[in-house]
Amino acid sequence: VGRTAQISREAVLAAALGLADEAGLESVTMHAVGRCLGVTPMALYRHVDSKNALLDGIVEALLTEVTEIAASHYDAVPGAAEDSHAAWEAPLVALAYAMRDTARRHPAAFPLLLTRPAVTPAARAARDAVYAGLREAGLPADSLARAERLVSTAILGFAASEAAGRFAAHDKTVIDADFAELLRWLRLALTTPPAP
Amino acid sequence: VGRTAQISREAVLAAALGLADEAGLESVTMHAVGRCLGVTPMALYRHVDSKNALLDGIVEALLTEVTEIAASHYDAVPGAAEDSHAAWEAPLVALAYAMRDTARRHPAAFPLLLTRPAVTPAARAARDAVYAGLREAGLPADSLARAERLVSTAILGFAASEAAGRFAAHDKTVIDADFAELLRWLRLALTTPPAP
DNA sequence: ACCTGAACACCGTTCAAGT
DNA sequence: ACCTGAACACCGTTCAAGT
Repeated sequence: VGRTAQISREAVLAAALGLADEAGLESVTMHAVGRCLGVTPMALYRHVDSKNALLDGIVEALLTEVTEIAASHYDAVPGAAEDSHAAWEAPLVALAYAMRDTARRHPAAFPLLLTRPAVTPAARAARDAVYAGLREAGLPADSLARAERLVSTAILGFAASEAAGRFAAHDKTVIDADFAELLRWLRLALTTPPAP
Repeated sequence: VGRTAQISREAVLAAALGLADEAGLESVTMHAVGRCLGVTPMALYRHVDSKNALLDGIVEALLTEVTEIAASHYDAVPGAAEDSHAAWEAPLVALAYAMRDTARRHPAAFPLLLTRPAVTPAARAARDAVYAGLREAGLPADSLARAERLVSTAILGFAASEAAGRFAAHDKTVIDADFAELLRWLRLALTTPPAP
């Protein structure tokens, strides 16, 4: 016994994501992913439990990409200068832009983020990044969880809509301004405590 | 020539939606829908152009349900009394609750709303309802379109997330409070003009 | 340990044919 | 006009078998 592995879990997920990028989510298929890697469909089952687990793996890859991009953009948020962001919100804005970036790089796969629970380590990392930003914003500890859910959902929903072409009737400049306005809304909500 | 129709477009869409409700979106299948109606898969092609058009039809049905529920809840918004909503926002709040209601009735199908452009008459009707609410809220005409996109996206994203089980780790009371807070955020954004 | 081959019950969609 | 039947190239997944 003992045989050198031809494919790895990462290779499988990368091939699946690439397939989604090039030909849409509906062509992410055990047969097609196998074809990409020069392997029979059944060889994939050693690395993912099922087609569903494959899609969960794609979600994992997307979340990893989001947090990586966010980290690299942390010092240089697009439009930071003219937008006069307060220092506390830099990490949140970086994460928002990273989500939108990722949505545009993987428009077909991105909506999976809204559709799947996401309890993987990568999901936790993304959530923790939002937590850190909110804490720095001065939010009381007992509103962190709720604020995280609402902020993440708002940005995710926007990015997924854009990626899926729900705003396709409008120019990119219009959508960019929409996004800036969404960030203004979130800033407003986070800095205005509930009425007594 | 001339033969009495056995099935109609509405029957096809209703069967498809029912199938999604009972067994998930992945079991909405030309073969399965045909089976539901006692007909071969090919008989469906007279009423919908393709599988994709069938899914668009489901979106149409969902949007129709949203606007119908909103209209019936318009006078009696849940929690209107203790929430002290201003009169102007009643239609918007009714629509928000209608969306969440519809998401819970059709959790598997609902995420389609975020994924498909929606340029059908039913989509226009839903959009017009939001427009009317925003106008009544006193929004200037040139911010209506943007506000409509952001409000709709926020509520849609929340409802889709809940339906898809993204908040499954939390009690219904927690999610209800999340939703109330989301409405507070939107109210805040709509009543606070951009800084000069 | 890792991959293959054959097989099964399904898909979406076409085309020609029935009534 | 509306539906059927046979057919095609695909699916996801199983099981036993090869190295």
